[in-house]
Amino acid sequence: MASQEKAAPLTAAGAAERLTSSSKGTGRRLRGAVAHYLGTAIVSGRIAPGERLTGEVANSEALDVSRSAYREAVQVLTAKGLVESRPKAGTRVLPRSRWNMLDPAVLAWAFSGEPDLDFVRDLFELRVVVEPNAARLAAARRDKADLKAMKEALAQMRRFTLATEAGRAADRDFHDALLQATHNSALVALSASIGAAVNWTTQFKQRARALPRDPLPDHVRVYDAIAAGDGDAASDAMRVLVELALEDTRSSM
Amino acid sequence: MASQEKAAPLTAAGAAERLTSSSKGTGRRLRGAVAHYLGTAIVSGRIAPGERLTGEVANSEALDVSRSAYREAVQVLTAKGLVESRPKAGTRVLPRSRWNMLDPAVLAWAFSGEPDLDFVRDLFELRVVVEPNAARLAAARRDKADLKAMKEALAQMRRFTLATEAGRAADRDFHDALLQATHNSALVALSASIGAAVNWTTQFKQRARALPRDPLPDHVRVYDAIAAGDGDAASDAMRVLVELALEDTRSSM
DNA sequence: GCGGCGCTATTTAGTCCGACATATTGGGAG
DNA sequence: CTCCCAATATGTCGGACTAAATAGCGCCGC
Repeated sequence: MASQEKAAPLTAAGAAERLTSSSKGTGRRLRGAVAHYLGTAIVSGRIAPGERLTGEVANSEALDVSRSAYREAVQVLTAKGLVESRPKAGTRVLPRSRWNMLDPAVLAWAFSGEPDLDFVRDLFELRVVVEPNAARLAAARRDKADLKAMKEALAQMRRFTLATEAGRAADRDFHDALLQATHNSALVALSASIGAAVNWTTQFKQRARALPRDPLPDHVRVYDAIAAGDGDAASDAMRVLVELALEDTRSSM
Repeated sequence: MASQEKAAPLTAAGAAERLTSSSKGTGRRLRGAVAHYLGTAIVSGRIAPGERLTGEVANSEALDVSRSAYREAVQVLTAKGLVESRPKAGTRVLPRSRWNMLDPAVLAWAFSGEPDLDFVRDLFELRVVVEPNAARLAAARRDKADLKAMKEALAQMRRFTLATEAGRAADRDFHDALLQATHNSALVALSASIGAAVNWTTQFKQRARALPRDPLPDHVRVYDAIAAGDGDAASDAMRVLVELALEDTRSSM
């Protein structure tokens, strides 16, 4: 990435433009843009852990936003464990171990630039751990509504492929519905993170080249096992699915 | 200042006192207290999902804090997925499925009142899914530093029992060191959540009655297996540990 | 007269500004 | 070496103004 330009304390010049350009779309607020800017700067490593970022007054002026908006953005980062600020000491970046990596926003920031291969591997490892067991639970607890949601997601995946955004959304919906079917709130919470991971990695697979393998049969196998209430089969099918997905992703990066 | 008392919504009366009492200790900032107050109110269900909470001006006056501080607190809640706010529409509580339940702060709020039995069960289910596999990974990847950290944590657990805060901290340190030993950043991120769960549930076990069973041997078994590099044994030992812990917790609630 | 449609009016969050309070740190006085 | 003071950066405050989204009103068409 462009690690060259570091001129002013955090790119005073192009800062405003960068913010506006990434926040223009109806929806994102100003502080959201600032949070995104700072968040990506930290997650990408442009501001290293332990480092102190510029004072509020100076930095908010540099970004051309009010101190209030800037502070609210920093609060968001604080809430996600990226930074910690104390009077006089300033605001400093916390060690990576304190970051809430599972937070959807943090994941989005992590994937907004060049994705860290090791981190992708870690995410898939988490999926390998969680999703097969989730499938097992889902096979035992799913109700009609759960099955319906999963079935519809599969239909959408079939209609649009993973090449389209709608298809990827359906993929996410499938995994989300599966996690929902466990009726476990902790796993459902993980769903947001895993869904994000699925989405970003799939996108990279697509970006790299046409998908060599059709992922649909794998999904169908998982669905059938869950519908049949066969926990072991569901777990196995899901493990195969995730491992194949990892393989595809790895070969395309 | 507050020379007049306002009959505001959201418990205007005891609000200020509650804030001060819970924020007095040197460290917690004012907005942190507000966030804690609102967070517990939401997580505990006092403000139901879909409900609109009082406007910023009114509510900040009721809590006797500036609008800035109040807003920064709301930003924290927004960052954790508890609420969403739009102009004119107001700030409304999001459905539970959108909450970042794994966020340490949210977990703390969830356990600050009466713990939801179902949620505790869900957390243990997550532990059963994650920790045995983590132990397996740790057995394969741990280095000397990891083993040292785990060993020290065990020593601390032996010195102080789980009846003391120091002992519980050691327990958390052990699980944390184990997750660290996987060298998987996603699992490390889960460590904070799992650690919180371990902590709170242990505390409840203690509160209920003297612990009938000594948890140390279980931990030692896990450590030995990891030190030996035996993944299967580590996984099995950890599963036993978590399941026994669940049993203890359940019987004491 | 009735129904739908667009415009304005209002409400509420979002942003901005400038001042003061508080806490921490680092250096200087005793 | 200790203690206190002052410099500094975050924290809190209050009020003003902007922007966005809803709801209600009035206009237009049927």
